[in-house]
Amino acid sequence: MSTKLTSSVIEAWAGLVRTERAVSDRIEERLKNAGLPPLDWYHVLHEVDRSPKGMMRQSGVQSRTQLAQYNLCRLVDRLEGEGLVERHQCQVDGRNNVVVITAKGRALHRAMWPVYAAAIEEQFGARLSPAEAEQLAHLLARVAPV
Amino acid sequence: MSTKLTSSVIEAWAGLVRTERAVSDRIEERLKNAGLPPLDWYHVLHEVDRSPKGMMRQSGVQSRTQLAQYNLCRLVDRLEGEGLVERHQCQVDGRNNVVVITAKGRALHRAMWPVYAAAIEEQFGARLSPAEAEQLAHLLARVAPV
DNA sequence: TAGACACATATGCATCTGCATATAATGCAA
DNA sequence: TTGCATTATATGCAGATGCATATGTGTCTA
Repeated sequence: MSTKLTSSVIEAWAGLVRTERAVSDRIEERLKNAGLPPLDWYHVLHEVDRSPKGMMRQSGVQSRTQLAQYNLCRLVDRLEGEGLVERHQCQVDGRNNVVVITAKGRALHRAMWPVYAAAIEEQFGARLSPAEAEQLAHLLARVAPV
Repeated sequence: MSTKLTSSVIEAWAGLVRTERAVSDRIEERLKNAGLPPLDWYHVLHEVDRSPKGMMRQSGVQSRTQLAQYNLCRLVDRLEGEGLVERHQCQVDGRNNVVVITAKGRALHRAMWPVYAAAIEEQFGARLSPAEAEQLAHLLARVAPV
């Protein structure tokens, strides 16, 4: 079982989980209070909106958002139901869906960002100096599994 | 709306979310492959087991684990159903439940740790030098909302 | 001591998630 | 071309979660 697991690693991991949950919860709360949908909706809209022509293969959205396949599938169902995106079958490879953002989707994306941004700053950024933020970003970029 | 939100803060936040999700997912996978229950079960057992006499008020478990009240309530239902903990009404204040770990609960707690520990090391610790782990633990301790 | 409030826990219901598997299009080998 | 593995997406069902609110207990105050 030879664990080389040190206490700093355990503390770092525990801190990571705790911070992510606490900050995420508060961000979700802000969104809800502003009458906006959950963060996952934002992340999907964000990926599609920022990609060329506002369209992206569904599998691409999946790998960018790290959502489970069946989970993203049903989230796109909901977004489609709200008229925020459209699903088109890919001409080149009939297996793929292309998710296309609508004007309404772009509008929601734009409306969510200020609330999201303010919540990140308030719950997270404000607790870090610029140097610390950079250090943290750098460390996490190194540790993130590809 | 004056956001002072810098791009390092955004990167740090995105990295935090990505890392937490990816590593958690892989840890859950290891537990499942080992025929063990999800991480939340571990965290509850851990808090109760390590507290004096292996008992803790349910509200205490809640604040330690950061689980939602109704969520913890039903998780304790499940743990109780599996004979891993017992619920007793508190003698002093009838509103409180006291969650008491059973021998079976302790055994499961002990059985889960090696798998959990190995997964943390493999998915997380191994990607960090000792100095980086310490730095990360320190940064996250500062940023974690109380 | 009655009434109002606060606190800890529980629960009905709708929604969401995870799992296994289905459907459907593609590619590749014989 | 047929047959089989591969890739992308969807879905039935069981279980978990979020929300609002219920239940039961304690505390404080007039």
